[in-house]
Amino acid sequence: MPELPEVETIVRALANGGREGPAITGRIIQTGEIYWPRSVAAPAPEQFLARLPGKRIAAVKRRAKFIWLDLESESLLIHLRMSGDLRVLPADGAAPAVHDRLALDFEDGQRLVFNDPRKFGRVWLTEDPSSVLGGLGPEPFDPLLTAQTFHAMLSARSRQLKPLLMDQSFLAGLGNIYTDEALHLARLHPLKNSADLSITQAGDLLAAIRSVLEAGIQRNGASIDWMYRGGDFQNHFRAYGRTGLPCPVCGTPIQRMVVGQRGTHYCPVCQPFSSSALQAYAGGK
DNA sequence: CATCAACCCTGAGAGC
DNA sequence: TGCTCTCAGGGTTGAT
Repeated sequence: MPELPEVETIVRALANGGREGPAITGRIIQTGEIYWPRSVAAPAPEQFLARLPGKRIAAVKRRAKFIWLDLESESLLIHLRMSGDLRVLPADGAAPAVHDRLALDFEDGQRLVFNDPRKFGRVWLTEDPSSVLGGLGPEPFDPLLTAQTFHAMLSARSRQLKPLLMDQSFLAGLGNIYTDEALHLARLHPLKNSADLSITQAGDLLAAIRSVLEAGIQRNGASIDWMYRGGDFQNHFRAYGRTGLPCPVCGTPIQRMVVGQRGTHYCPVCQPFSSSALQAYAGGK
């Protein structure tokens, strides 16, 4: 499931080319094909297809978990959600593969294919990217984010850390996996109230977020369920998906609980939480 | 504002 | 072997 590191890995491959395929920067779109109309969020499929021909891909960028194709006069924004992937293939005239939802054919005979088994992914074509991206919080690597400003952000809310960190309007780019990893590295319990963090803890959390994201990017992301560019970060998880396995720090079995409708993995020793508060949480559900 | 549940989907894994 | 059932999960929407 692509989060910031997986999306960054795909964006770099599309921008620069690599083992997985050639770069698409500079290519000119000849036509588009839609195989699953609901994958196109906006505009309506007919307008979407009508506006593509002749557009040049000036740049491939990332904002949060969005892939951003800069078409000069407008932008093509792609969110992979759970199972989406993008591939550059030769346009050999073959029928679309299973789960192909959208394709762009370039003038030079290459094509960009959007494949998405679970159909959660969405694509927007818009002259105003902020209409889609405007509600996003800051990038985790934004240099304006400091321990002080992050602490102020956390203090301004009063929410459980885990769902708050996954809230894209609060901070943009973390998903379930990297949130669990960051909280474990920062030694903070997923249920801890955001307003209760000290400046030191906020700084530690910000550093942990950046650390796990950097590690993920360095390893080309994690490959869970689907293979993403050979990423192998899944072999280096500290907590995520390790229920019952020893905590890499203290050896205590990792526990799993549901927080904000998401499976959440943590070490009960390294990430302490008052037992009374935990019981209140369990009783209140 | 915070929390919660339902929804959109399919493939994988468990149980029988 | 093959069927049915459950679950996972990002983000949106609506209710409390």
